Amino acid sequence: MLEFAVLGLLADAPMHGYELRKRLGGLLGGLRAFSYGSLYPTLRRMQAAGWITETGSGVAPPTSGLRPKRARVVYQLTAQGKEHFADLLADASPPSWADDRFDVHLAFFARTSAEVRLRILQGRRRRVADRRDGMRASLGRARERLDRYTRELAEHGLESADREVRWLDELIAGEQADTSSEAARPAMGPQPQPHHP
Amino acid sequence: MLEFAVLGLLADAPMHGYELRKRLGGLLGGLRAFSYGSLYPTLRRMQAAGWITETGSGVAPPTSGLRPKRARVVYQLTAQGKEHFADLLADASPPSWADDRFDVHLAFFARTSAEVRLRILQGRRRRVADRRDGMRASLGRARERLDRYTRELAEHGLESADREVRWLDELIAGEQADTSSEAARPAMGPQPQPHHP
DNA sequence: GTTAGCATGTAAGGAGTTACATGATTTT
DNA sequence: AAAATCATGTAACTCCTTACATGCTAAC
Repeated sequence: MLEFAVLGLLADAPMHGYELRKRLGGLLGGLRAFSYGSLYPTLRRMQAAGWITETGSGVAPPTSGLRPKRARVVYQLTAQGKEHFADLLADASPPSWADDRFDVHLAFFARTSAEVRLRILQGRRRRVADRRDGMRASLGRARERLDRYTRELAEHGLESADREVRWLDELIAGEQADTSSEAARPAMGPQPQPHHP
Repeated sequence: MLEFAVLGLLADAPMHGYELRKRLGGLLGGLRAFSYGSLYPTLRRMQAAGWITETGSGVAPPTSGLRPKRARVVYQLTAQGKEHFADLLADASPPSWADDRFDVHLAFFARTSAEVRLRILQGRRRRVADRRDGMRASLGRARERLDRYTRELAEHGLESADREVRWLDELIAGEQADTSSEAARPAMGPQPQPHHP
């Protein structure tokens, strides 16, 4: 998780730890901020694994000509690191459909092949739809026995799952529209998602 | 988390581990299923802490008069356990607003005091609204620079947060309606939530 | 010159998972 | 008698957090 995200950020540009943490927390749009207590050890492990190296070429410690005892450490991807990142990007196996993993995958979708994108979206859709169906079923069975709060919780959960499925359907439709125009399939618009009802 | 949920389930009725796991996963309406690898050690810890005891009074191992070597172990709350559960129910401090904790709290809201319910809902609302505002701000700043997928992720996250806030507002309004009718406040309907804009 | 923010790190521990191992009971 | 499901448990591990400790740089 953290590793994957770090690889993706360093694939854009070399960076030091503090900067990585800020980007993880803030902009990426939904990814949470990891603590330094997990970030720095992770950077160590990744360096030991040969995926990243320290580099002197980063931005120098601002102003002051003096070399500080403890300068910031800028990391960049190695060739192996790039390869490993590419492998992770190409992975469309069930673990990529898990909540956290999926978000990271999506954040790096621009660098993911169209084929893998589609498979991840479909896998994710299946998973969320299954959960939704399970929720719907158990709500249907138990609705009367549930107190107001438990029912509210269950209904809100169900609705969220439902919304996510519809959102995924839109993304999938978008992918298929792109693919069919790229692959020049004669005259087929975006096909409707085969709902397994 | 697990401890809290187990206490709540055992407060209803004595149960053995397998049963606990089923209830956690299925019905409760949004709570996830924990693995046995965490459930059984947790039961041990709780027993050592004096919150639960094994009991012979549970349902006997079905059919067969013979005492099996390895019978199922039915647990029930001790007096200390009940007290501890009550303490947890009454806790409305920030940690209760975290995603997982909040769900468990809500599932046991029927046994929570009206005052604590309101404080937890308001705390949760503040937390989610803050996250939403942060998302909205960084989306506003960066929307143009974001690729399609990152933007979709961010927008879906924002919308989910927004929906949760509105849901919480409804729950809060419901609480206040109850309170004001119970406390017989002269003629005030459910007051609108003081949006901190 | 002190506070705030930038920057890096370690140690201990929390809260769970997976994989494995075993055995009892019920159903087919 | 085989397969499914009920039932309990352990060992090793993953992944992250909190709390602490340190020091540099910029701003007030």
